[in-house]
Amino acid sequence: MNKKSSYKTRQKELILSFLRKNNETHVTAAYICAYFRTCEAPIGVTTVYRHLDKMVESGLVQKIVTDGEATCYQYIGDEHCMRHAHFHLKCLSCGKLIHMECKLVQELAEHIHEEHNFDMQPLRTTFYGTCDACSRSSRQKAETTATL
Amino acid sequence: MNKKSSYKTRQKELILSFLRKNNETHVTAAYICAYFRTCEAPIGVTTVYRHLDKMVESGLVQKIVTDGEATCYQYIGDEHCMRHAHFHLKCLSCGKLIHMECKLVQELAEHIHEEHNFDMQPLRTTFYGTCDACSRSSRQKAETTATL
DNA sequence: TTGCGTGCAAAGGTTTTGCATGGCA
DNA sequence: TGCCATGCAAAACCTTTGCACGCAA
Repeated sequence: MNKKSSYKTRQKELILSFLRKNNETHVTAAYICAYFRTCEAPIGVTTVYRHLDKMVESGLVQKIVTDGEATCYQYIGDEHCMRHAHFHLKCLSCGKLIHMECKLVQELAEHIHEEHNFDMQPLRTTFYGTCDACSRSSRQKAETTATL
Repeated sequence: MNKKSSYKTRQKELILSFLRKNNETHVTAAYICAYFRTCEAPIGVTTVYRHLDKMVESGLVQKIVTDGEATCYQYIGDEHCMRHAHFHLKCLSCGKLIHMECKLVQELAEHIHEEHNFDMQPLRTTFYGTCDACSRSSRQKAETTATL
């Protein structure tokens, strides 16, 4: 199927099992690297990046590019994860990354596909905005300022 | 209003007018810098970044973080732009950035705000997926492979 | 044995920081 | 005059590339 017959190597197995185990979170390449440096046999950053790229391309892993920090990766490979598909909300104020389940997102994707001829992949998309906590605090600050 | 009384400087004016003039496109910091190096008095990269940051924070400019290339910026300041508010679709295959106008996006934002307590800002969000051309060509490729 | 996989070192590119100088109000 | 703005140089990061060696099949 693939043009390159991929070998089964220790590094590949380790990275994949690590991502699977942490499919609730998103991790950076550096984080994966650091983990194996501490706990088990080390894996080079280069190798980590190379495997992540392949996994993203094969649809096993989601690449999350956000503002202000290193690219994150998250396992979305098997059906269990897909059923509980969640989307990412990133707060521009505090930087927090929030997970959200929402039917409407899928609906939007279908609409865009039909009306705008673009096959949007919600899992690969990060929605930017302001989280509840930050909205409140900035509203409070505004009120305080106005009162002065 | 602001804690820092910002001065009116040549660089600031130039950057802002450049962004306004190019509000149909998204540009990188390096691009802005290069433009003024060629055409007019040069502006340091540092300065460009600093002003862009401020403009983003004040809501005048949109920051577009995409996968694989430098961060882009786009003027969204005045009402004209807001009325023609468009969203960004980024093709993961060919890298093309597409502009789209869509009511549904605003509706989604409102839904997320009400149901998920998150103030999503569609203008700051880039939707990832596959463009029409790439979808076609990959479908074709798949068929060819299947026939072999 | 063949050729992909690995990882070090180095390069490449973007963005930020420190610091001395310049310029607005 | 007081501060903010500027921009050079350098640092800080993240990610990719070149290349020699290792290892799976």
